[in-house]
Amino acid sequence: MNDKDKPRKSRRSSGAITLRDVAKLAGVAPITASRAVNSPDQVSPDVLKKVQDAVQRTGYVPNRVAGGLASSRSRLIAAVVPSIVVSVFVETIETLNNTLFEAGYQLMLGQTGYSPEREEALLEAIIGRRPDGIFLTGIMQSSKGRSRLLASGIPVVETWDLTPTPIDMLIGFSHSDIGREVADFLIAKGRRRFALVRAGDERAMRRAAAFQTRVAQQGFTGVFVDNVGASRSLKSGREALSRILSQVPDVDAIFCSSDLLAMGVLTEAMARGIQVPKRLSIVGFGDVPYVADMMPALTTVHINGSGIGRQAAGFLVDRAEGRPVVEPIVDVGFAIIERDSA
Amino acid sequence: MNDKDKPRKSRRSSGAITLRDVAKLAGVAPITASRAVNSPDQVSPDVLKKVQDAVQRTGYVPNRVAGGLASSRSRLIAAVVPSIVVSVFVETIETLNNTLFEAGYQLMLGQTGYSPEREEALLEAIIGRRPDGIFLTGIMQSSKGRSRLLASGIPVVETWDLTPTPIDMLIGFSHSDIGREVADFLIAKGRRRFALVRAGDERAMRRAAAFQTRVAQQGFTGVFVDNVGASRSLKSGREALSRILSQVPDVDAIFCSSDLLAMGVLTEAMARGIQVPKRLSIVGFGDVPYVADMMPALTTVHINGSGIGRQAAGFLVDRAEGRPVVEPIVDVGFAIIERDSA
DNA sequence: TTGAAAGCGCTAACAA
DNA sequence: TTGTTAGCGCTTTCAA
Repeated sequence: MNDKDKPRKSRRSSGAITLRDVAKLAGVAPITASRAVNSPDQVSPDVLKKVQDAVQRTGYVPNRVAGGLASSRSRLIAAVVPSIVVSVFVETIETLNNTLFEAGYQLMLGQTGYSPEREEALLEAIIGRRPDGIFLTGIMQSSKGRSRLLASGIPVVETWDLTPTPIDMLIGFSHSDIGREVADFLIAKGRRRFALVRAGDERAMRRAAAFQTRVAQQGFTGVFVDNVGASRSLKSGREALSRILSQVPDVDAIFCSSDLLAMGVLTEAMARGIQVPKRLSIVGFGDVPYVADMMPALTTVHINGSGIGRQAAGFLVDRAEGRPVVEPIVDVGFAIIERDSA
Repeated sequence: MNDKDKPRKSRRSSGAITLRDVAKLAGVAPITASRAVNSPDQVSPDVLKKVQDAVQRTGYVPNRVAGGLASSRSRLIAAVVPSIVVSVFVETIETLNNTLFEAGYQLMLGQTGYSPEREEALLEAIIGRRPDGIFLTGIMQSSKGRSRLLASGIPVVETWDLTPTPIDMLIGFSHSDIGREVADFLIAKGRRRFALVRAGDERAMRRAAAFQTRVAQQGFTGVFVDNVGASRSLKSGREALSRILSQVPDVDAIFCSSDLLAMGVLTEAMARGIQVPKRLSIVGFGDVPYVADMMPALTTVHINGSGIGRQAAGFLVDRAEGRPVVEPIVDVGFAIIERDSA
């Protein structure tokens, strides 16, 4: 036994069991142990058994970061979300995460808090990790961000929106169409005096703008817009209705930029004895699970968040494993779900 | 210029800009470039500028996985959560993630879906990534899991519960105390006929058991328990109340294992014209943001989820950076928030 | 089927 | 302050 076979631990070693240790114990070369662990059918049954025994005995857990560096495949996917407390994104992330996990990938989660500066820092941190794919909530607006992403060569899927110029793949729906169709829906219900309660993000503004345009096109009075900014709580919804009522006492339809805001408006309406939907129609956005079973049940815009997550995971994994994605741009649409509140 | 200075790209290279490229452009050694990037004050202003220019010109983004391998510090923290659609955990994860990000760490998210098999697979995947720390929701029950974690040497913080034998660090509260105190609270309100609506997870069962014990101790009739299993929706809450009413028509107090279930019970009560809290008291668990502003506002058990996330992030970062955590076991307690529903 | 050699891109350790 | 050397733990490449 010569010197280099001695179990001399360099001062730098992390001390954990490595493939080397396993290989030595099994009496094979490291690369053979690697094959036994990663592609068992490339190895003789005899070797396989010896290696598996060694793994068992040592409690060896492969170091995926070393593997990732060597193979330039991290099996890591990054997701960028504005916030997970904004419940409309939660189902998407949950399904994305679960689908990825089943395919052997881990999810790295980053939140921008709707802040461009944070988004930029996040992007840098993400690219530095060399994930095999990046999931983006929304379209990357900043051109700096777009070019970084492009330069990184990492597969990207933008979601929750549509654009003629995606960075790479795209799974979304049209926010303008939603605004327009909700306006039509409410007009068809005989409503005449409209208001919007919306958060300050770009997509909510786009839905709102399309709604206003449509209402104007159809010849109705201007739409009162209440902007709650960053406070997307039920409470802001309640306060918003108070403000609206003081400005537009005869309001008879309100479209909110989220279900939670809609719940707030609904709650305040009930507190004031305003009958919903008789005197006031309320429409939400997102179709978060519980709004279907509330009383009254909320009329809202349904987005298949879970479907977006699943599909995005599929796209990203396909690309990570070298399979082309044949239709990388998909419009998943939306549906106005008519319940009791409108 | 000799051979090894030529920009010969090996067949294996990922093709991206590396520190080598930057160093060459700046006319310094790679390690000097590394220092300029990572600890700018260890380097002369002149070198710093040259390197920064080179970084700018090339669009270099450091490869953190290579860095992590070399330094055995991944700057990655893993979090294990039952599910993020279970809203009570969302705030914790959000705060954990944000706090970590500010300290320069990324979060890897894993969901067990309350399944032990998945938890085991997840643990393996996580340890393989060699994160600098692991955040666990709840106590690691499986002894196999515990020993794996212990063997990995990775700092661990268990949360949302208390145990005399934590793996490492612990930030939690007593579920038995909650069950007991809610029982006392309801008894003090003059309630006499109790029911529980609970999900099938271990912590909910512990709260329920303590509640039952206390009620029995105080000499009241047995508590009717409705187990909704894995369906934690508002709808299950509604259905639970229907079942309870058919078994215990004179029920006057219900403690639910989550706010969402409580909202369901509340909704069903309103649908049936049962006056809350006059005829029926309802108590939730979690104090999810919006329940304070509902009508009636929900009486519930407040947990400082955000605080747990922040504190856990602090512990994990301290340990990752070699700072000892002086009081690594903390009971954050809870508070019964009395609102309108009880 | 198995193995030796040579990296992946970075940083620790030591030296100048 | 800067550089040289030698890895981190794995996998690709090429050869046997």
